[in-house]
Amino acid sequence: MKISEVSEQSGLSVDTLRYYEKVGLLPPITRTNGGIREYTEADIKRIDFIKCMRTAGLPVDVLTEYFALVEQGDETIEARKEILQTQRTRLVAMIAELQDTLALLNSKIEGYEDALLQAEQELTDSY
Amino acid sequence: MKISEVSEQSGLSVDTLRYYEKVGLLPPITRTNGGIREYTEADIKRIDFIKCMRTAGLPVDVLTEYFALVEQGDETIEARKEILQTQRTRLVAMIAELQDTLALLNSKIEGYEDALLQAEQELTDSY
DNA sequence: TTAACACCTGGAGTTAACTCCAAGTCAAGG
DNA sequence: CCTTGACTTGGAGTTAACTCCAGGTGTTAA
Repeated sequence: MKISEVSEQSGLSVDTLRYYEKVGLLPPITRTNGGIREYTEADIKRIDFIKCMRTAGLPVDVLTEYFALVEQGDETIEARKEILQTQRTRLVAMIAELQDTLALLNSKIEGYEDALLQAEQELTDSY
Repeated sequence: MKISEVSEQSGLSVDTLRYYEKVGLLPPITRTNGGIREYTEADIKRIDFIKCMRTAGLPVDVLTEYFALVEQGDETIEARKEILQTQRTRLVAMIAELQDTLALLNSKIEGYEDALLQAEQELTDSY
């Protein structure tokens, strides 16, 4: 798969894909004779995982560290697990916070609905 | 309340508080004769609201626009409601995404737990 | 009244994560 | 073969949201 196709499919820009490779978030992608990147299925899967974690606010350098550990093989399983657990804790806290914010937003919106309703009422009353 | 106390209480740095004022996220804070900021209860409440929305990823300029509308009085209620509704939609989508990511993270962690268990098993087997 | 410390300003610097650019190479159709 | 369009690189530029700094002023306790 060529870079433009991967970009299309993943929603990440070609610049971002090359940037991810530069900072070690993606492995060195294999090339055709002419030097053009050819993404494998495994690369695509990794990109999906990265995308998911990035939208959850997991920083690029944490992910880079994680993949570096993956490269190092089975001895790093414990360390990798810890990284993921730390991020899980962060995520759980974040979801809770977002839900609080959502509740606040809902009550604000409701407040505005009441205000609008009342304004309308007053308009009607003036007849 | 002085800026350092507000900082302490809100968890925002004094620099951030001054920055928020500069970009119009906070109104011009009233000053003592000497020119030192004296935050009112209303300011504190607004800071709490801002903090909540910022941690939910609501951009500073959207919030600035929102408060500018608040200044303009009742005619802008409809517009303000729309801003909040847009953000609510964004938030709901975000929470859903985070929950998906959390599920993925959980299954990855479980995978590592199995791997560790198996490694231990093999260690025991070797006796 | 002076030391020490918190506060002020305007403006420069930082960080993360891209995003863009110039100048060049590769691939495919006519 | 030549053009057109996608690909390459290294490196510079951008954006949001702070964060820091220098040089100065206000405040308070000994």
